[in-house]
Amino acid sequence: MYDARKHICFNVGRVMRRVYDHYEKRLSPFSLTPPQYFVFNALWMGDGISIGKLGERVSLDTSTLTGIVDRMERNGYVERKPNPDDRRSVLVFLTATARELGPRVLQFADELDATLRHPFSKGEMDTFERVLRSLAETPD
Amino acid sequence: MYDARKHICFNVGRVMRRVYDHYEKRLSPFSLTPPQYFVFNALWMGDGISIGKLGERVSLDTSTLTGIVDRMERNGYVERKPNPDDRRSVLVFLTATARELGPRVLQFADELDATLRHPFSKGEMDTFERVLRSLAETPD
DNA sequence: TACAAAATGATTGTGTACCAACTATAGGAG
DNA sequence: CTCCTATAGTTGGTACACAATCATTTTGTA
Repeated sequence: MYDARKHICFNVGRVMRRVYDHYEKRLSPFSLTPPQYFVFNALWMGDGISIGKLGERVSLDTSTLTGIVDRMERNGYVERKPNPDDRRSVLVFLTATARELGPRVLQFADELDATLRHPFSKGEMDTFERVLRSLAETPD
Repeated sequence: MYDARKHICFNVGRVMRRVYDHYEKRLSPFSLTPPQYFVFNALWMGDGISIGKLGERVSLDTSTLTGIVDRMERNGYVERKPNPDDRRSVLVFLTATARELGPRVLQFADELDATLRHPFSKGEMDTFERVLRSLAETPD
């Protein structure tokens, strides 16, 4: 009776930590954590965007991104530049180093994802992702 | 090309945050966060256990639990007592307050879980949970 | 029994995450 | 043009989460 370990909440949390850990260990040679890799990828799709816009792309709060962008800036992957059209805002760019490293990192991460998917059939994955997408819209 | 938003890792993270937030808002009248509720439930199944044992039950590191147990102790839900058989270890107990509150909290949380499951069919949930369980065993 | 090896829990450091509050700037109403 | 509100980003506070490290105790073994 009353077993929280059966809850979706508990299991999604547990899996998130395990999968993040899996990525973290394998991305560490690139000095990227999972959230930092998400930001890297988002900027690869188009950089020179504001922190707010970046937050929309990676589903994170701007206050969380301040720290992540700080650390990525310290590691030489991104740069903040003032927005000439709006002095409140900063634009985030990938550095030359990041551009050079990009294809290798992004390819490697795609392979990590493929490895995670490998044990499952297409049908299983479709269902899994449909439920996941739907849960992502859980109301406040 | 290279869209991390399609990765399992990204989506599990996003959903975990959304679902935790959902629980957090609704458990706040009880002054319990989601991880604290997991600990509460684990102790309800049998208290007077060590931090390490508690960690096994909720799949969390002892260093994480130190903080969680600290906060729950501050809120009067748990108590640390020395283990008479092993002076290295402390045993964690639910307080009388927690015992009195227990059924209401645990019943309420079970309803939160039922609400999350409600939109999906039994087949979808079975597949979803099978994949989740399997991902929880992702190797280091 | 003496002592090394293993187990346990606490501590420290790094990195998310979010909310609320704050600062600075921008944009709109009158 | 000026006040009023909205927006962008940072800061401070709280709470995870785990690795690495340390101190202490217990246990295994010679």
